[in-house]
Amino acid sequence: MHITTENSKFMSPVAWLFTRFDVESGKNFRNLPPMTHPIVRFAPSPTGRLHVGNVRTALINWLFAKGQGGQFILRIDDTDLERSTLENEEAIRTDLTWLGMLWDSTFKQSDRFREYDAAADTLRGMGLLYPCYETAEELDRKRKIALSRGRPPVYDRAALKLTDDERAKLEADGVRPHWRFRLSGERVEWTDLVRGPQSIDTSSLSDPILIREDGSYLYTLPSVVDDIDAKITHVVRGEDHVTNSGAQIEIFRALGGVAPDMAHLPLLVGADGSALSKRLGSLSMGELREQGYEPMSIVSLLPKLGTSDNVEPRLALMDLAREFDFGKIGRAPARFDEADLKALNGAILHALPYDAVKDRLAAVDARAANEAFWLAVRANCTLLPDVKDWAETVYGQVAPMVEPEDAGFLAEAAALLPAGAVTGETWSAWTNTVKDKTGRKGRALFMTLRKALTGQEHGPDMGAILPLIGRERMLQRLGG
RNA sequence: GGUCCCUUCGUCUAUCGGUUAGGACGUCAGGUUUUCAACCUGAAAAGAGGGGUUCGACUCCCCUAGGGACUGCCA
Repeated sequence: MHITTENSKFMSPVAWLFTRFDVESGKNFRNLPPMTHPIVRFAPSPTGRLHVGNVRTALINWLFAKGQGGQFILRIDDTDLERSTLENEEAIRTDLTWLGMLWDSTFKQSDRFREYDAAADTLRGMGLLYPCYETAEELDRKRKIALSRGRPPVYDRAALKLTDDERAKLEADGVRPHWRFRLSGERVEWTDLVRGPQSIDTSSLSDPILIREDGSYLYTLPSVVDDIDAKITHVVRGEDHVTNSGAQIEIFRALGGVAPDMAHLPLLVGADGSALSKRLGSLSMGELREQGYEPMSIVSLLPKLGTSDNVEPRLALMDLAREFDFGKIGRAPARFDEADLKALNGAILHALPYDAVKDRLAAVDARAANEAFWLAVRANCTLLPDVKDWAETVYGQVAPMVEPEDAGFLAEAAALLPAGAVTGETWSAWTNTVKDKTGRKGRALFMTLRKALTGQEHGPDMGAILPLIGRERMLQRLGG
């Protein structure tokens, strides 16, 4: 009993150090004076459209950099020439622009192969990049065998044991090598801006392949070379990259650079808690735009997921930038639910002034492009294209909802419609008169009229839309 | 198989051993609109399970369960 007591007292401070350090550092970061001009990069590969997961990462990069007066660089990771397309690249730029994330500079990795070649030569010169001749199938088989024996599937470095003669023979036989970076086998440590102290044991990792058999680069080396050349100060990416960071930090050091600060964000999961697939199956910006979502609702939601900030409508990216802090990001997977996005979109729409939507309104439906109409119906819209339905309700043909027993009442109401122009006052003046003359009141009065006049049980304030509907259409609808 | 991370209202989270466990979204109710929606107010709603340590544990330790990531000639 004494021993356990002693033990726990001894363990406690150590445990505290490890489990609390991230929290502590989060607080420290919060209290640190603004760092001077961070330079960050968002590096999508143009093998598909941007989706919510990507965009969240982009946003967090952007908000962090801009909140500190820094720079946001857009880097197109198109080293995989097979799967990269110009069309996707264009779509990425369109999406970012649509969301308001303008970049300070941009470049493509496919324009920088000379730099990567130079870096590869440097590493070869240091003996840190070595040729391997196994086929992909061979490696796959080795991995499976290791796994089935309960061994970690780590590359055995067989190629390192090859003699010069053996290599020469393989080359003579026309076997082209792929090239691996030789890991140190030591632990790589860094303090992650969201995860706290990190330690990766590189001896438990396979030496990463940097150059494919066909001579093309995998993303690992180009990414490091670019980060050094672009003077990136902070690498902010998904936590699916933490082990990569172990290897990449060693490459940074080998190339004479200092590794940037790292921040690895918890990944997004779907509403049901399942993983949002990396490239497929998750919502693309293209889809969201087509559905009519406001960029500001996407931008207001995504960077707040998994943080301690409440999700609220924001009108400008810079407002979000001022609120951003790595210390607010939790470490559990963040949940993305389209229903939340929809609700937020509605809230943003409800407060949007006419000038902000004028042009888009006209694009959706020419009849919707007038201020009185927008102010009357916006509270009933979740997505902007909803105005199309309301325009139809107000200006188009509607099928009045009339119960047979109400026909007489509606005819009477029609006869009582005040003379002159239909104004904002008409609805209350008219319904008062109808109430006095017919004795109907409450729901029986108002809902009956609403259903006849709009063909629906729900809708915008009647007083506001009546002038838009106008006398002629009103009489027509009341007459059945 | 191994390594790493996570688990508080339905959801996102606050809580640095002592709190009526707080907020926001959603839900529900009331108010307002002499109707619905919008809007306003209010309410319900939580520490995965089991062991420790401690006068006291959501908080520290261990185990179990569950979830996520990585372990690619993808990024």
